[in-house]
Amino acid sequence: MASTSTGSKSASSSKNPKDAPQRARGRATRTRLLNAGVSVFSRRGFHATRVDDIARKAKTSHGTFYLYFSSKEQLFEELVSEVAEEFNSLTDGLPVIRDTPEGREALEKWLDAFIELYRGYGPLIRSWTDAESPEAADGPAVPDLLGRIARELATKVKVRSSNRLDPAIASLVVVAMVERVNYFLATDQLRGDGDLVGVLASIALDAFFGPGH
Amino acid sequence: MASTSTGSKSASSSKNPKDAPQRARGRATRTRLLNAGVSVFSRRGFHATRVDDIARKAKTSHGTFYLYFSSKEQLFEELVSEVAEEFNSLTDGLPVIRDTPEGREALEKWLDAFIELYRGYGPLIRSWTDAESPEAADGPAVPDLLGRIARELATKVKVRSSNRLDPAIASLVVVAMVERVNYFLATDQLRGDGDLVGVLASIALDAFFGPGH
Amino acid sequence: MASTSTGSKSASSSKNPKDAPQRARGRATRTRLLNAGVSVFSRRGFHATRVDDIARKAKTSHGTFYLYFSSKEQLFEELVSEVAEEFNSLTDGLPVIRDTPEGREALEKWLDAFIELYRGYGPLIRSWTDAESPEAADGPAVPDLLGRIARELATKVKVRSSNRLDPAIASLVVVAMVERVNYFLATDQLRGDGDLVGVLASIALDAFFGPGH
Amino acid sequence: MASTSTGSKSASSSKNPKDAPQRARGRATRTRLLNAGVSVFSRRGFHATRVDDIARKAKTSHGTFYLYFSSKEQLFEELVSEVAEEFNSLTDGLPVIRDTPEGREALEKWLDAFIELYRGYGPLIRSWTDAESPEAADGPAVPDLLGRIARELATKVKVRSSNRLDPAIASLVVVAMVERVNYFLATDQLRGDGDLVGVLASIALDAFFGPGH
DNA sequence: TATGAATGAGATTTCATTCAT
DNA sequence: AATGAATGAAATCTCATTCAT
Repeated sequence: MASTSTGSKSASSSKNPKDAPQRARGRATRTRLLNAGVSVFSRRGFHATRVDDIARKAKTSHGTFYLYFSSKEQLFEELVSEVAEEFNSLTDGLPVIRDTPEGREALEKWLDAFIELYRGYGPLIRSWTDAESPEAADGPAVPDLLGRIARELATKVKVRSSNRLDPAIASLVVVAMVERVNYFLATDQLRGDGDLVGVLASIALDAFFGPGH
Repeated sequence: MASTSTGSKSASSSKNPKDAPQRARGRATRTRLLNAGVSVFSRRGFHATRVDDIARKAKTSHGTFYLYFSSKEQLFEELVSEVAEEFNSLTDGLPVIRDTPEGREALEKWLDAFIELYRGYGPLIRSWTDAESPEAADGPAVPDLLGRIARELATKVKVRSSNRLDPAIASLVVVAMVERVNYFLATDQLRGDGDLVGVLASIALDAFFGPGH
Repeated sequence: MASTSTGSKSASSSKNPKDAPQRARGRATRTRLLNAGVSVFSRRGFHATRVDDIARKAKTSHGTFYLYFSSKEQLFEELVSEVAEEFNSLTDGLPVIRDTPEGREALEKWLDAFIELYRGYGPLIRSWTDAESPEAADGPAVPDLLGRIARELATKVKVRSSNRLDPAIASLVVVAMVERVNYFLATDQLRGDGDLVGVLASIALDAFFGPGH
Repeated sequence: MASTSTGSKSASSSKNPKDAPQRARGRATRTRLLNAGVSVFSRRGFHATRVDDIARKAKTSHGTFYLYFSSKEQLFEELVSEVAEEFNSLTDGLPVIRDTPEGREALEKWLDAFIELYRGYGPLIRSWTDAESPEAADGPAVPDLLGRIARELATKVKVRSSNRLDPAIASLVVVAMVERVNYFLATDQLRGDGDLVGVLASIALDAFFGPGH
């Protein structure tokens, strides 16, 4: 684990945001555009999405799009930071987790909420991968959401003595697991029934606290 | 887990491949283009990569590219199936894995090789995400590499009784783990030192065979 | 010298003017827009100026602009004819100029006033150049201000015998001189100190009446 | 006179130039585009000119335009510096001018050549005015051609003692005169017959060396 | 076999103008 | 009278693909 900063690319967004709309109608339109963005980016990925797609989905014109966002990038970044906010607040609320029944319960609860949240935003988050091409200076700036969560999780887990493996690694592993499993769920390669959360929690606890939790 | 087929999209490739070059010079050029493709796709992602980038990297010209490939998609698909081939042959060679010292050793060996292979091709594989936009009929057809591997892995692991969790799920989890950990390695969020393979193997064994391996 | 008409393009204005505002508030807004127009057109030129710039500068809104002017062109034309009016009335007041001390004095006075007037409106007048693209049927109709002035000046200057050069040519030359010198003043390529007016008058008199005035 | 630099805006062009074409066909196309540029910019002005106009005039496609120029600005700047080059070399070749028959002759020759050159490029140069809007950071960088020429001219003219007016001012005046007279010629407000050059030279000599040359 | 040149469909973005409140 | 919102025509520019030598 190296960097501590939240985003993989620094702050400065490629385009400045526009003034917020002043009337209710404008605010509604802006919101429609944001929702359309979630839907279209999720379905087609960042690059394949055209401004026109978003505008059409929001039942407005592309001219209007530019009234509220200065570019596709800017809308995307706004979505991204909104989503990141939700995830971060979820994880920030996590209590300290110890190798106890309460710890197990807290972790399960968190996993449950995390999976649920991820179920909604997964496709959008996957489109980040598409958006971030390290070498293109123009693409939107996307934070490394999962890395951030893993690091936060690691601070919350209290391993007893020099018990098992580094919580930082274990956290990454757990987060990776959850993310992928969700992807497999989303692509119907995995059925969501059974006590999936329980299973994941069990593996996670094993990872954190060793076999036999 | 649903489909058993290898690719997430069916057969029909967007463009037909060209005839193989007749002379040595042609074959060399074609190879240079493939290598350039790996390098550029890995760095910039599928969409952000221009045919021109590949041609330039291969120290040849724009027009020459189309002498050997009928489209950007076609070259990409060729790379993809090459890589998939390597991964598949790795996993196909895996013996049956039981909860024994030999099983553990075999799994560790496989993990080791898998991680090594993934280290080289990870960025290219990540660019698949970018390439596959479910709704765009045009993008290249990319197989679900990890799903395929997980399914193969699941057939090889023999859980004793109704001991622990579904090997299918456990396999997915293990594969997810490895993939993400590699990404974190590639982005310097995780240091590759220590007995990382051992740690992963330990978690994997726990997942397959329960605590206390 | 050819045409005697005032404008280089004929009458038909691209858009009809709007009715004059009824109330004081409306008149004030209209004036603010006109003043804003001078300022912005001067600074950015006709084409680079957006209706929005003018509206913002006038501390009013986009829509309000169209309450008072039917187009960017119309406001511009109104400014143009206002300025032309001022210049014309200046020159129309010029008495007959002969090769006498009174003539010299009258010419100097006129030059003085002309330069002063030009100093204020120079940038706006320069933006006419930008506005008139001979082939674009849409641009605003701008009169040939300097040609008009030169022709007027020529009628006022009475050369004794077939003394020197055609007053029409000399007038053009004098007007050209003043215009450019003002531009150089505005762009700080020339310092306005010293008896600049005297110098110009001297050259002008030489041009009109020959060496030795 | 203030600045000594050649251009009114500093060096850095908005877009980088493209590589020169390598084959004869490419060079021919590039030249056709440049010529088309002169023609269209002259006729319509910088802002009113569309890339498509230039491409069409050059009997090629706008795609090809971007093969040789990265923007309208870049082509314009290339034209501008070409023209500036021609003017500068004309003026740089001017010998020292004294109040002698030889001086008069040299000045007349220069005026003659200057007028001739200006006759061809006048409309293009006038479109510079259009191009340069001081506040728009994007427009092309255009050098202050006339100011440069005036300054060069001033260095060549040797006024005897503290004879008459500052050669710097006189030069500006002379250059202004020539430029405007040419404009009037171009717009048919002035007929080019008669000894126009002689007249201008006479005025110029008066301006430099006083009445009675 | 190689490659520079040419093309045009398509995407982004601006901005004058109209609309609705 | 004022103004925020909406619109779409038009311009710029990119890039996959074809052509000609």
